Order: sequence, then C-alpha cells, then structure tokens
Amino acid sequence: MNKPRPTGTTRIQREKREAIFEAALDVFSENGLRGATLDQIAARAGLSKPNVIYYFQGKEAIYTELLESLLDIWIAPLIELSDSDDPVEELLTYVRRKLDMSRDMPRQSRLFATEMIQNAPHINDVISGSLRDLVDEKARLIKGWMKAGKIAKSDPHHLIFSIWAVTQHYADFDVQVRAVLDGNDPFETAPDFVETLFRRMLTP
Amino acid sequence: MNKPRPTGTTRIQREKREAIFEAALDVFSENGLRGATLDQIAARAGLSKPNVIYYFQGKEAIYTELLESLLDIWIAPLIELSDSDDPVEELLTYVRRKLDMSRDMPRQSRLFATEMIQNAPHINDVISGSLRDLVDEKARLIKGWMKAGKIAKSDPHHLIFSIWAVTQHYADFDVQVRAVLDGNDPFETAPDFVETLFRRMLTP
DNA sequence: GCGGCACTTGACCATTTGGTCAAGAATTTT
DNA sequence: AAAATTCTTGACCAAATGGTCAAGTGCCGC
Repeated sequence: MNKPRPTGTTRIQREKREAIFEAALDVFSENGLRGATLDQIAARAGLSKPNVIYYFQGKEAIYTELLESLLDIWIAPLIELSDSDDPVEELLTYVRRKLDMSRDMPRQSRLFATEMIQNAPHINDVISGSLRDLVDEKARLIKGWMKAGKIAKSDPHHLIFSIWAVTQHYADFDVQVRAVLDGNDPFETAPDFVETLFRRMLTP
Repeated sequence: MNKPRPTGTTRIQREKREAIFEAALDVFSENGLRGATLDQIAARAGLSKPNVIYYFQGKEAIYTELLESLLDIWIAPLIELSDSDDPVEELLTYVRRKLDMSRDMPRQSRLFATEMIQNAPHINDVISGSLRDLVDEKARLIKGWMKAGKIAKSDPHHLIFSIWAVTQHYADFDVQVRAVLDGNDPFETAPDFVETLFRRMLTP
C-alpha cells in the first residue's frame, strides 16, 4: 500500500510545497532533471532531504508536478490571442507579453527550454496534444487575417515559432546577450527592436 | 607529477579521441555536463570507462575540450559576414547558413544552448571576450550599411540576436516544432519563412 | 620476431545520491 | 490537557558515479 502524501490541504502543506517548488525551479532550471539533486533542492528550500520526500514522491515527481503547474501560465498569452479589428496590434501585444515573460520569468523559460532540448520526455503528450491543438487553432485565426488582407501573408506556424524563438532567447541566452551588450540591459532596447521586427513582418 | 596524456599524435589516439568526442557530443547535448555520466560516454564510444580516462583527464576535460573544439565551427558563419554590394543578400546568406547549421548540426546547437542556459561557466571568457569583439565588429559593419541607406535601420546587436534565436530554435526546440507541425519536416518550410522575415526586416 | 612502448581493462575505492525508517517534536482535535 | 494526527529528521542503505591502478594485451619500429 502506498504511503499517503500531503496534497496541499493544510497551511503547512501549502507553504512547504510552495517552498519546494520555488527551490526546485531554481535548481532544475539550472541543471535539468538529471543534473539536479535532492540535496540542492532541500538546501534551497530550507528543509531536510527526508522532509522534501515527505511532501513529494521523489525527485522526478517534483519535476513533473512543477512542469505541469507552470504549463498553464506559460501558454496563457497564446490562449488570449483572439480575433480583433487590428490583428497587427493583437499580435504585437502577444509578442510584448511573451517578451515580458522572458524578463519576469526567466527560470520558467529555461526550465521549459531544458526540457525541450532533452526531447521533452515529460510533456510529450501535452506538446503533441493540447499544445498542438492550441497552436493549430491560433494558426487558423492568423490565416484568416492573412486571407482578409489584414496582415501580410506568411506561414502562421513559423510565425508563432519565430515569436517564441526571439522572445525566449532573451531569457534562455541571457548570459550571452548581456555579455555581448556589455552591461547594457537587454530589456531596455529589446522591446523596440522586437516590435519593429514583427511589425514589418506583419504589416501588409 | 601529472601522468602524460595522449594528445592525438598517433593513428589510434586520433581515432579514439574522435570517437569519444562524438559520443560525448551525443551525451552532453542531451543531458548537460552534470547530467551526463562517463559510463554513458564510454558505452556510446564503444570503450571501457578507464580507457576513456586514459585519453582525457576526466569528464569535465572532455566537456571543455569538446566545447572549445566546436566553438570555431559554430562562429564561422558570422566571421564570414563581410562587406558587400548587396548587404541584404549578404545578411540573408548568413541567415541561411545558420539555418543549415541547425538542420545539420543540431547536437552542437543543443550543446551550446545547454551551456548558455546554465550561465556558460565554461566559456564565459570567450563570450565576453572574442565573441563580444566579433559581434561588435559585425554590428559596426551592419551599422555602416544602415547609415548608407542600404538596409533598414534597427539595432544591429538585436538583429544578430534575432537571427541566432530564430535559426537555432529549429535545432534546440526540434521536438516541439515537429510535434506542432505534426510530422511535416520543418526544414521544408522554414527557409522560406525565415528568409521572408529577415528580408522584410532588412529591406529599406 | 622481438623488445619496448602504447593501449586496454577487471577489480577496486571513495563519494555522491535517491530514498527509507523509526522515533521524536509540533500541531490540531476533542 | 490528553489524544490523535501531522510534521520533522538523524541515521542508515543500496545503487550510481568519477576515478585509480596494477596487470595485462597488442601494435610498431628495428
């Protein structure tokens, strides 16, 4: 019989599980699942290792639960992309929100990036399931705008990829970007550039 | 006194070191330095673990030597970007070469991506040294084209970032891209899109 | 074809790591 | 305030892992 695990009902459970998620986000986003250790997570959470195991089944369970709990937040901006009188602005708003997320949630971006680079074994079903459906739906929306002549024609899927790529690059490759910019804050100058890039791509 | 290590003079040394690099590229690009094990590398190289250690100082040495040996190849396309009568085509050639590299050398792309995500501790000096200088030099070249009215004005550094981001995305996020495209080969359709994106960005 | 040197590895070791467990400390319930 | 329950951890364990070493095996020049 499996030992029952706290699911987050009581005050202590919510707080401790939250602390573990927070620490795990740090550690996993820097080293990936294999590279991270329970000791690191426990130390950063300010708990003992057995105590961490008390709240989660194990290392992998922390990882998968963390990934899943972040997925919704991560996809939210795309979900909100919807029909509009001004599709260029609608898409640029999406771009800006994605860039904001790179600035404000770099660890989450890196966590997903690491998972993707390692072939996404833990979220494969999501990626080729609900995410694919979501992207397809938004691609149809974009296609409609193109057919109506409201934005310039191009491949909607690749358009979405390029938005992901450019915006997430500022989180995932932060060190490189900052090194090359030599101390200048990327997020001072990036928004203007990114907006220009996609405005030119989208304007008919 | 340090044990002398083979440096790659004899036939066997060249072959075995090459086999180890090849295996290490597989393993490190999937799991990062911490996540990879000597056993994995040895197994994929078809060697015993002590034999691997015979050719390299240790796991970290394999990693750093591999990274350094790949750096030149990785930066080569940018080095070749040079003054031209037709700057738009010159830059688009660079974009195409980068996209080709994502298609033909995805493991290398992922290796560097993982290193970057982990804050590039092993190539920090290169990034904030020779790479920064190289990018600065090319940024000045691009700036010149902009001032001469040959390409549209924008921030040259961010332009380079966006080229890196978009092209490498197809290697690093390959699983996601393929899942969303549902079996269609990304590299059938990506070149046209990417060329259009940057042509629109660059055409005055 | 043989002597020397490069190469190879089974056995081994110390450390790290994911995870268990029983017993004790807090907290909540009654 | 006692009982019941939840929470916490020191001590421990088995497996994995980076690395060593002495004893071979085999290649290469002579």
